[in-house]
Amino acid sequence: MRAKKASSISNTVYDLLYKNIVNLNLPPGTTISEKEIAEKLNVSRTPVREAFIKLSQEALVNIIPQKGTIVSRIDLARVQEERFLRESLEFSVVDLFVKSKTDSGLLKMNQMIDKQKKALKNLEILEFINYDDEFHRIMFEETNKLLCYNLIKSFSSHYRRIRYLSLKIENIPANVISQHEDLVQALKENNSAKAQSILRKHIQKLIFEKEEIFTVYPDYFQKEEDNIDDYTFIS
Amino acid sequence: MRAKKASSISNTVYDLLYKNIVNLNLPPGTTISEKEIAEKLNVSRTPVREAFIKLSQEALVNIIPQKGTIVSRIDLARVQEERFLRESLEFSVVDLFVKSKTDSGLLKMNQMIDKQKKALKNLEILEFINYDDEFHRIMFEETNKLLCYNLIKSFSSHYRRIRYLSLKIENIPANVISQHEDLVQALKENNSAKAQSILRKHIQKLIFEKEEIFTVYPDYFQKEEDNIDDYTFIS
DNA sequence: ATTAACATGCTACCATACAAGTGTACATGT
DNA sequence: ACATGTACACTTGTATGGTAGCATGTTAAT
Repeated sequence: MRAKKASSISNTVYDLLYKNIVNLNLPPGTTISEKEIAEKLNVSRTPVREAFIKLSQEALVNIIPQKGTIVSRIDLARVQEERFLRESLEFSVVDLFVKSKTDSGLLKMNQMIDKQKKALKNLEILEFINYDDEFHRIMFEETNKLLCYNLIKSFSSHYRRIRYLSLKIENIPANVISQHEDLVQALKENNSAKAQSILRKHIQKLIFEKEEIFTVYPDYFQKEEDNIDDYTFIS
Repeated sequence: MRAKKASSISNTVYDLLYKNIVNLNLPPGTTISEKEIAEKLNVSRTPVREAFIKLSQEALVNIIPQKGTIVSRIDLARVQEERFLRESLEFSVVDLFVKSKTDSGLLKMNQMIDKQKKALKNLEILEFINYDDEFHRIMFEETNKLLCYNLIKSFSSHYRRIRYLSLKIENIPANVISQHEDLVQALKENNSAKAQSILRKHIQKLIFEKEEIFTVYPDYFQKEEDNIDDYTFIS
């Protein structure tokens, strides 16, 4: 939230590409090249290349040496793991939170719910997702686990894209917000078990809808068989 | 374990630096520079720079623009979060593992315990730690959560260094191995609660010894006050 | 003696040039 | 018609030169 110093070109390029990928403005499978982006942004190849490397470490692009770079297709197995990570950490954080919760923390969460309601009214998908993230972030902040929150964020690139697709295909589900309200209520009651069960439903929700998405955007997803790692060469 | 194709120079440099940092061969606080490393390895600055960037994303080095790059000092707050992540994920994985465990999985774990015993006998700290990691890795592998395991590994740089220090200062604690044996036993009995309680002790163990380490290697650790982020300028 | 201005040497950052691998289109030979 | 080789247009990987910012030490001024 602080006014960031005008960062390096490398970071600027990274931010731009990151946003365009998770917003599906650059759809999975799109080929991009260092030269192409560099010319489009009037910078040299070096910072673009460094941005590519960062993106590849978050599995947002696949760099194939001497061949090209493509926006990664969504890997459903990976989505499961990303969701698993998020669920595991949120469970633990909820436990901590009910032990050390403050009124200001709960207040912030309620404020974020309000913002999210506005986004829902205006049908702003991106804002909606961002406020959703912010809502969950509060619990990590209050329990001094912000590094873990950032880890989740950087390890949720595939999960995030599927969330975006899901919201785009159907209308935004209002029950996400009621789930948040239920969660806050459970936290108020120090009922960590109830909070965890709400979280589980909340996080797993989108998974059940994935089949429909898969038929509408088939080429956004990675075929299971092309696992690049196991060649079977002559031994 | 597969014979890797001779990777890029960039990756080679990264691997070399990574090993030297987590082994404390390059102690926390050491200043390194692109040029220095490049000349020492007879490569150009570009791949070295790319290696630096990767290392900085794992918080193993701090790159200060226009000034220099130093091997990061161990941040105890970060260690806590790294431990928190590991504990959270291992708890969840244990739950999965007892539901879908196979005999071959348990067998592998026992074999790893044997290897670790040998390392203990020969006082090989590095091997000991590596086998320890491999032991835990098995549960992730069997439950199809290898991405999460790799995530832990790349997010445990500070924790790993403190582990290494701890083992170096005192003799290797034999009870680590008995804890592993107890864990396997609990898994055999499908007693996930018991397994989790063993894991908690196991992972938290080294934390209690940190005070001693702190006095022996004071300059390996980050002072709490120099948090660069909060200047209090004129408002 | 203290302090401000400046020169110097260091750094990471970026631009550019070159090298090396990959796939495709096209020509060539059979 | 078909297989084969070959030049070429792409890609990422690496090397190198130049630039701007920071820290330090020296000098000059007060």
